[in-house]
Amino acid sequence: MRVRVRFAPSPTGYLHIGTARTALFNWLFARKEQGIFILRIEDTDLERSKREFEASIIDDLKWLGIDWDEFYRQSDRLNIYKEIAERLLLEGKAYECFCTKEELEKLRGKGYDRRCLKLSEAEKEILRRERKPAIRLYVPKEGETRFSDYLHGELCFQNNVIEDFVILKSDGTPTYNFSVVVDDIDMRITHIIRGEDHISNTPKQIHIYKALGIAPPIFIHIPMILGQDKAKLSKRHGATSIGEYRSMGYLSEAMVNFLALMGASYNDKQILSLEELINLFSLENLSKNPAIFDIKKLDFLSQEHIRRKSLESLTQLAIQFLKEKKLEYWTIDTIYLTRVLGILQTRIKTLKDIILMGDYFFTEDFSKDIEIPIEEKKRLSSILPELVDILNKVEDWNSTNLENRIRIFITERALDSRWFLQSLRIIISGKKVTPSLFETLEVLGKEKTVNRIKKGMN
RNA sequence: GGCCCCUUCGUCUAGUGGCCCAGGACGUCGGGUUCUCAGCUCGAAGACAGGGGUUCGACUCCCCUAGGGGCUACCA
Repeated sequence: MRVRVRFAPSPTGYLHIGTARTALFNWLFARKEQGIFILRIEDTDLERSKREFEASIIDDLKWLGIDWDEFYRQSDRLNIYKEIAERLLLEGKAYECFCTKEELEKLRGKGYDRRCLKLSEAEKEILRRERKPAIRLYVPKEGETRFSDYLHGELCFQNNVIEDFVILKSDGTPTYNFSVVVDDIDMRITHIIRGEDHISNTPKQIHIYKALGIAPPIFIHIPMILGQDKAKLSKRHGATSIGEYRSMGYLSEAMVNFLALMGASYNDKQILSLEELINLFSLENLSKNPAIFDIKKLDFLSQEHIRRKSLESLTQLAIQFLKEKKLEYWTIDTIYLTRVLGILQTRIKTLKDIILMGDYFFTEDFSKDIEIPIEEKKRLSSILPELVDILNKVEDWNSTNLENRIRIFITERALDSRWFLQSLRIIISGKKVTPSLFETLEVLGKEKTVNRIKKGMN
């Protein structure tokens, strides 16, 4: 049987790290098994669902490189759920509930007491006139519900802890547990890979499968992603959406690699492309321990993936990123940008680092993280004019020539080379850290170099 | 509270009864290369939650305790 999996986000927010990882695992499994990957938007919560979020989730999935073979939106399928719920009602497997919010509130935590099950047909008829009923599934109080999970083995729940839960709300829309099962059956899903927080929903869903007379698929509940404090990763831990990391300049390759590494292993390999991940992915390599989000690892992976990019494609990524950051004037001279990236490539962790570490290539108004002390400035003022003359005479402006000339200059004047080179670095960049000074000067060009040194003399 | 899941270095993980006085990667710390950094390179510290069993032998199997997490809605 052909593998059919689905990723079913609800469009009530941006694509979350944990959700994205669930999508990725489903996708990797589908691609590895040459199966079908379905994207299903679970927008039955009319209050909280927004088209804007749906668009953003789709955008982020595309950015990650995740594509889908079939697409569904639950709001397009409302009549199906309604029809099936009504069938269950007719078959006596479900019943109408007329309870108000207030009545239910009093029952909180105790489980529904089936008061509406005892209603006579006449009573129901009267109630129907004043309000729409919800539909509850009849769940036996005796016995237990078992199902097996690929990662966790046999799981068993006592039926008396499962109340007669609502499957169709009074407004005619399905609840999550119901629409999921109806769709998973309808879409012939073979494997459900989802977060561990759904384990306790599963017995409820099993009861729906039973009521519908269908055998459930294989469940694979993957562990959650936690914050540093080991609580479920949430807003208070900082950035939690894929979009935020994208905007911080992380490469999608790095993000995918990072997500894949959390909760799974691939022959001890760390740096992996999408293709390699597909090849190495296996349900057997999934872990059942929750993973703590560690941005240090993401940084490392991002740096590695940047290093592996060709200069051309890195430039393209940078152009796109800089434009998004409203710095399009940095991208006008593509050749120059490429040369800058050539010396920055091994030093940046994210695309944003280009801005942080390379602003002096593009603007005279660059950030200064260090100033030269007054005392040293005086000393430099007496040395620099001569250097300017020398630099002005350099015909072939490349790092080798520059290094030769400047080193000769240092020797002749008996300068402390560390001190002098570092001073030059600060004068031309405002930074205490840059690529090799001579390469930096080469890329920066004669004009800017000389001007900045002149400026630095004052 | 009830039900359920999880427990190997700080972090992600390898390990499915002897190959493990526990391997890899990130991070950390030291050394080397060097104009600073990145890189490269050499090296170091660092874990089987605790307690009982089972077994000739437990990181691996069972039980208990502790800790962490999740669910407990006419949200998904």
